[in-house]
Amino acid sequence: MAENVTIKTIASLLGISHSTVSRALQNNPRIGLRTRERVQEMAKNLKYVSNSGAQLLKNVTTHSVGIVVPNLHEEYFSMMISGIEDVLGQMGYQAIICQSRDDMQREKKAVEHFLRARVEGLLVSLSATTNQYDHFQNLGSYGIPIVFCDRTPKGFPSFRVRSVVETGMKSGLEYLFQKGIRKIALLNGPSYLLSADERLNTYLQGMLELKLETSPKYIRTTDLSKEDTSHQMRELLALENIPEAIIAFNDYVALDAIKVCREAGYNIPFLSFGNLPITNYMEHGPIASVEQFPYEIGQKAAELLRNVLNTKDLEYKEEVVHSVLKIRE
Amino acid sequence: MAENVTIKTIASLLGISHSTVSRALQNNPRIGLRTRERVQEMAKNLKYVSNSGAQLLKNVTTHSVGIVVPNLHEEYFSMMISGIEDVLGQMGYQAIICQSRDDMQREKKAVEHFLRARVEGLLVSLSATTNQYDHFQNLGSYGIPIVFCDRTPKGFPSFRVRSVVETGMKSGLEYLFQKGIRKIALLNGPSYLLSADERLNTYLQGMLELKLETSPKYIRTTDLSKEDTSHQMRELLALENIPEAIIAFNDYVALDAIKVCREAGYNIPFLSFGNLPITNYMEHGPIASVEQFPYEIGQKAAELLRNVLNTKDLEYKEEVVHSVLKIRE
DNA sequence: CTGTTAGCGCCTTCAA
DNA sequence: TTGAAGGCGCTAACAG
Repeated sequence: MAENVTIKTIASLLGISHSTVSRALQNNPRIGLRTRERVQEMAKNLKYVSNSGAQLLKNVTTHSVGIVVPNLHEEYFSMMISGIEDVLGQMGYQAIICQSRDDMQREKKAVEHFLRARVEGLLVSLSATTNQYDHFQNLGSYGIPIVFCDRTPKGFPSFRVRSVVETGMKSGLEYLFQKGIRKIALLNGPSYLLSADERLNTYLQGMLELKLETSPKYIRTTDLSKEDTSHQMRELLALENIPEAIIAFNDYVALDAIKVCREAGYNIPFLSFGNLPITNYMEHGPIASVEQFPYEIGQKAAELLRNVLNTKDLEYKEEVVHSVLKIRE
Repeated sequence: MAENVTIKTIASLLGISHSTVSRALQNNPRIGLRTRERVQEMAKNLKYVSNSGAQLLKNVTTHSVGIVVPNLHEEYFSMMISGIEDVLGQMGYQAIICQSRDDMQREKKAVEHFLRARVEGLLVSLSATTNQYDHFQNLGSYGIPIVFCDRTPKGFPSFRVRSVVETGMKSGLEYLFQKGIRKIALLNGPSYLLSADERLNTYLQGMLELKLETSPKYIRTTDLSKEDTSHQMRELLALENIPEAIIAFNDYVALDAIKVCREAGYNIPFLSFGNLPITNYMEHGPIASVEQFPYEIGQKAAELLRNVLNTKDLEYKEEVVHSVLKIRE
C-alpha cells in the first residue's frame, strides 16, 4: 500500500482530476453518481484518509471539542465528561480530553494544543493552581468559545456552568439540626477553590439561620491530600469540644476523615458533597451526601457550547445546577 | 485584535519577509538575535498561534500521542494514563485522550480522529466489544505506530504491554490454601476479554498444582455490570456447597459481590485483582488483592512507543508487567 | 543574515 | 458534469 494516499493518488488512478475526486468524496451531487461511486470505492480500497491539516487550512471545521479537566481519577470529572460526550456525540462531534493534573502549566499546554488543533470549542474545569487566565484570553480572538464547568474562574467574564451547593448545604444543616446535633464543624477544601468559598459562605449562613454558634476552631481547610485531611481531622478530634458532626468538602475528604475518626474510636456522623458511587460500598460512609449532578453539569455545559457555536454572538452567561441532599443511612 | 494573526501579519508589520518570521519563531540561529527578539515579541503581543494545519501539511510533527481507553471512571485506566503522560511529558509530547465507552464504533471514531489529526502514535486499551481490527490496520500504512496496553487484541500482531496475573493468582491461591481454604470459586469477567481467559487458565492451573478440586459450578462469569455480578454471586450462594473463598475478576466485581454476601449474612473472604486505592476505604473489602501496576503498564507502553518512534523498523514485541499479591487484612 | 520561491493536500471559484 | 487554476499558512531549499 502506498505510504500516502491523497486525492491525487485516487485521481490519477481513475484518470480524472483531483477536484472531481474532492467533490465526489464530499458527496457533491454535481458529480455523476457513477463517478462518485467509483471514487468512493477506490478511496475505501486505498484506505484513504483526508489530511485534516489541509482541510484545516481551508477552514473546514474539525468537528471536535477539547475538554480540559484537573484529573481523571475523580469520578466527579469522569461523570462530567460522560455528560459532555453524550451531548457532543448527538451533534456528531468528537470529544478530546486532556488532564491538567491541577497544574497551570499543563493546563496551558493542553489549551495551546487544542488551539493549534483548532478545535471548535473548549470545555474547561480549571486546575486548582490556575491563578491567571491569559491562556484563555487568546482563544477569544480565534473565535474558539470556552465554557467553564464547575471549576470556574474568578473575575473573568465567560460562559460557565456551575454547581450551586446552597440548597444541599442548607438541607444538610437542617437535617443534622433535626437530629439534635448542634456542634457542626466544616472540613473544607483549599480557599483558592471557588467551591470551597461557596461551602464556607453557605455553611456560615446556614448556621446563622439555625441560630447555631460557629467557631474558627470548627472550620478547617485541607489541601485535599490524604495526609493533610488526616492531620486536620486529628486537630478537630484534639479539641476540648469535639464536634458532633462534620461537613466534609467532598466524599474523598469525608472518607479519609472518617477513617481517622474510626481509628481513634469515634463515630462522628459526616455529611459530604458528591454522592459518588464509591460511597455505596462503604459500611461507614457519610450519613448523607449532597448530590451535585456532575453528569448534568457536563450536559448543560455542552448544550451551552452548542448554543454558542450556533449563535455566534451570544452574551456571556452562567447556568447553575442545584444540589440535592441525599440521605444514605 | 486581528481575527487571524499569521506569520505574514507579523512580517508586514515588521517590514520583513515571512520566511524570516518563520525562522525567527523556530529560534533558528541563522536569524540575527535582534530580529529574532523583535519577531518573538511581536508574536507574543499579537497572540500569534501557529496554524497546525499548515504545519501538518509540511510534515511537521505534532508531538502528540493519542490514547484510547474503554472508560475513564475505572481508576485502573486513569492510573495507566498517568503513567503514559509522565513518560510522554518528558519527551515533550502532549497526550490526548478519548474514551470508547466499551463501544467499538466509538473506538473507531476516536482512532479516525487521531488519524486525521496525525498524532505520532497511539496507545490503545481495547473496548470490550471490539472484535475486529480493521480500524487499526490503516494506521500502519500511515506510519502511525500503535501500542496496545492491557486490553490487547487476539491474533493481531502488534506492539503490546500487558499485565500477567499468573504470579499474583498463584500466590493468592497458595495464600488461601495456607489458611485451610479448599473450596475456591472464580467470579470471572466476560470470556471475550483476554484477561478473563488468563485468569481462568491460571486459576485452573493453580488449583491443579495445589491438587484442589474444581467444578464448573464454581466458575461463573459476569458482564461486569453490578446487576449481573450480584446475580452470579447469588447463584454461588445458592449452591449446596457454598465456596469458602471467591476470586473476583477485579476489585469492582469483588465489592459488588461482597455486598451481596454480606446482605445475605455471609462473610466469605474475597481475593481480587487491581488493589485499587478505593479498597483502602472499605471495612469489608477483599482480604487480598493482586496489584497489577497500571501506572507502570502505562509507563512501559509509552516507553515502548518512544522506542518505536525512534527506531522506525522495530519488530513487534510484547512486554509484560508481573502482578504481585497484596495482603490487606 | 535575509528574501524569493515552490509546494504540502485540499477546497473552491471560474471556465468549459 | 468535469477540469484548471489559485490559494489557505507554513517550511525549506535555493539565492543572494
